Amino acid sequence: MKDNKETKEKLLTSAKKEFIEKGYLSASLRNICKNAGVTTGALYFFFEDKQDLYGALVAEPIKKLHAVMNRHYAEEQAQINAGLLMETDRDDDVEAAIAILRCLYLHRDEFMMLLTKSQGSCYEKITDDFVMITEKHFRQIADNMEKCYGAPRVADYLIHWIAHMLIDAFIHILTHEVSEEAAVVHVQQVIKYMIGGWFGLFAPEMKD
Amino acid sequence: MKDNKETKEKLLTSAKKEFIEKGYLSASLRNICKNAGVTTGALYFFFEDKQDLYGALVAEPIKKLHAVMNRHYAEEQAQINAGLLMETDRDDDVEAAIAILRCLYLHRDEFMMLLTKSQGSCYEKITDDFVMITEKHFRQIADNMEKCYGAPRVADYLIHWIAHMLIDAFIHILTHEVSEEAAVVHVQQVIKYMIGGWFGLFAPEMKD
Amino acid sequence: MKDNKETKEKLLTSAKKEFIEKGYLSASLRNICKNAGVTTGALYFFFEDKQDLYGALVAEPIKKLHAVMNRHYAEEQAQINAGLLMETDRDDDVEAAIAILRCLYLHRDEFMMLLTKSQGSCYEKITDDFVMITEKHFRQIADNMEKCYGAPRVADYLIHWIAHMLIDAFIHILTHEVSEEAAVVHVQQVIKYMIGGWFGLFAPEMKD
Amino acid sequence: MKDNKETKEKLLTSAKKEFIEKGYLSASLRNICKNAGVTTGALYFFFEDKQDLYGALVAEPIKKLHAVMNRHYAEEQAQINAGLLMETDRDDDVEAAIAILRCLYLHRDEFMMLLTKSQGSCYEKITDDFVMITEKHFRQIADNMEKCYGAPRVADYLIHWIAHMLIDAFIHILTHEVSEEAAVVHVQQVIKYMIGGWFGLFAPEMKD
DNA sequence: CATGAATGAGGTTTCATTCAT
DNA sequence: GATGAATGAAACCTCATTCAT
Repeated sequence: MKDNKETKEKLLTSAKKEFIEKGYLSASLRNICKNAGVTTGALYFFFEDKQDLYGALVAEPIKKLHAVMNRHYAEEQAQINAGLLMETDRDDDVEAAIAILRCLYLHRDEFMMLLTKSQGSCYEKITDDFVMITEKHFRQIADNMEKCYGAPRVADYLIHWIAHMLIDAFIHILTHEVSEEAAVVHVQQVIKYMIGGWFGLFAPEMKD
Repeated sequence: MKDNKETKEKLLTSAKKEFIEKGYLSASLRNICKNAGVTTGALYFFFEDKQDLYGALVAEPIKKLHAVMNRHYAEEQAQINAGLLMETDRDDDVEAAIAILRCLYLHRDEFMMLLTKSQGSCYEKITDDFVMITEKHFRQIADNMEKCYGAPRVADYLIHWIAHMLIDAFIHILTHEVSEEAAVVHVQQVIKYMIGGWFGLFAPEMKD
Repeated sequence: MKDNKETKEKLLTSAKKEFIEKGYLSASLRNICKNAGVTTGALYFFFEDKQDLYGALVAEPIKKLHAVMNRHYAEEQAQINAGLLMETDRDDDVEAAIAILRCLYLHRDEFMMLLTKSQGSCYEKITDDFVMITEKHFRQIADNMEKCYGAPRVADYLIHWIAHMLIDAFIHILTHEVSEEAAVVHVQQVIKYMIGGWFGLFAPEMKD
Repeated sequence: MKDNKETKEKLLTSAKKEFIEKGYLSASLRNICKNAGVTTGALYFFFEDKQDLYGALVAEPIKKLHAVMNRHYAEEQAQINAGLLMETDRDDDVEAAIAILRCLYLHRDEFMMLLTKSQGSCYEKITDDFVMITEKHFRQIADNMEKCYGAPRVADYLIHWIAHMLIDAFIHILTHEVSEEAAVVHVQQVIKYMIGGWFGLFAPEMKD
């Protein structure tokens, strides 16, 4: 009862280390077991296979992140639908970004592993999921701006790209900044930058 | 005399296909040889090992890209040093971006391979190189704006991040847009966005 | 008190299914336990090992079949010794065959498992046992025919082979015919055929 | 050029030994390689996998046997169609049986392996093929007898069974008799027996 | 130039079995 | 009676690489 929990935990810890160091494909189950002080059979008692072991590390964090993103984006959308002023949007953006960031830092190892070392696993395209969620949200905002303020329509491609950039920004912060506090500061500037970029798209052509 | 060139070429073609499809680690030399209609020994006559084969595909493109980036950034810097007006900067940015893009599309397969499927090879951190070059350039621009126009100092971290975003934008365009013409259009908007973002950083705080 | 019996029973049922589907060697104890809704430990409480589990399924049927064969053959032999007429033999043969068949169909799953999927188990040569019993019986009959009716001696080898054929015929019926009723009909023709064959051996050469 | 042939040959020899001794499933590739004095990689240079190695041993013999059976059965059928007399049939039967037997003994190890130790391989149902070929032939003969001589129709089931018995007889001889000469003698008696059995089916009911 | 045989280590996975609880 | 964690050996197979020819 005590031992079993410890073994599984040891395996997960050892696996996390190995996956982070070597990436999904280069990680060796034999190594993971050896470093956990356990035989290979033990691993297969707790996990189906390599993918399952990897999934055991990242599935929960992914679910949480999905939840955080969906919740915040839904709330923001609700406010827009309620006709609340645009001025507040910026704060909402920051708030959402910080919430996401907190979630990322809560499982920093797992997300770094997932977002930079998952090649070969079934999660190797996970970023696309997060991009898509963000993209939908951006599309709604852009549509709203078009409808309510007569802003010009922003091309789908650009929406997609901006969403991608935001996700890339999160990944960048996560991998470059250890301190969550510092990350929160950074992300605020990122948002400022991205809002500036957004309006830059509507700016009149500079010449010709 | 004709055959030897053909063999090497066949190997490179087959290798490119395999690397793109499966990524560096999952690519199998045996497969590459089989698809090239050549034996493993032949491969080892032309190439030292797997890394070398990979390098033979990407080294030249990398060198070219380095050259393009360095040249354009140097030119732009020269203009700044010569005291030429800021107004031209935007055009320069676009020009540089297009030059880079052309280089990327000239070897599209190789760069896609390099920028998205190099995990496990010695090029897996190649993006960092390009980011660094860009970053240095941005640092210089920012320093110049600070000196000449009294603009507030932009933190190193932010400079680094913006450079990273630019590179990510290139990767994104490269992987999502097949047509070079369309890519050129996209990149111009990207630049607009990024310039907007840059100025957004200096904008007064929106609330407090 | 109820549960223990249920557990053992569930294991046996699950094991039978697995052994029939996959054969002795490919059957997996883990699978058997999982499908029985029981842990591996439980299996090892009731059974020594894989062989023992297999034996628990087939030992009893084997014993019964041995008994049926021995009894019928002994009875027939007794009649012969008592000088009863040969004419009755054929009926005796049919009777014995039907008795055997009934026994086989009483445990059809077990015998199919045993007679076609026991490779790797210690029962893989069980057919030889049944052949040997039958062979001895046939030897006695042939000897009797030789002694009493002056029939020519039938070679041991041929006796052995005919016995083998009979057993094979049983196996064939068992595996191809689900309905016991139909099987009984079949077996009678089989006997007719075999008696015909038997006499065919004594027939004069057809030409030369 | 000399070594490669030797190695492959050594592997095949070692494999044949292992397969015969342990059966397909229990045979260990490691063992096969070790006994051949070769590394596991070598095996996989010559063969795709375990099945392929097995196939390399038995495929050719199977093809030959198919050919022999089809040829002899076709010839016999041709004679029947030509309206030749039944009396010759028996000789034809014997001739065909001997041809088959010769083929079996030409690759005795392989056929023993195939017919008694192939459980788990993709050849585990190969007997059915041979039975089917024989069965079709018997069906034609029976139909002919029905048409030309007014013999009663023999049920499909019985035809199938008799074909099965013949194949079983071949297997039995092959596994029990080392000497091909002796086998040829045996098989002639087998044919006599089976012809007797065949006519036994048409015999008047013995009682009722 | 190129072949093709061969290496040997390592990969993931499955297995029957054991034993403390 | 039964659990479930853990063992450890062995399974098949793939890999990049080497080398005599």
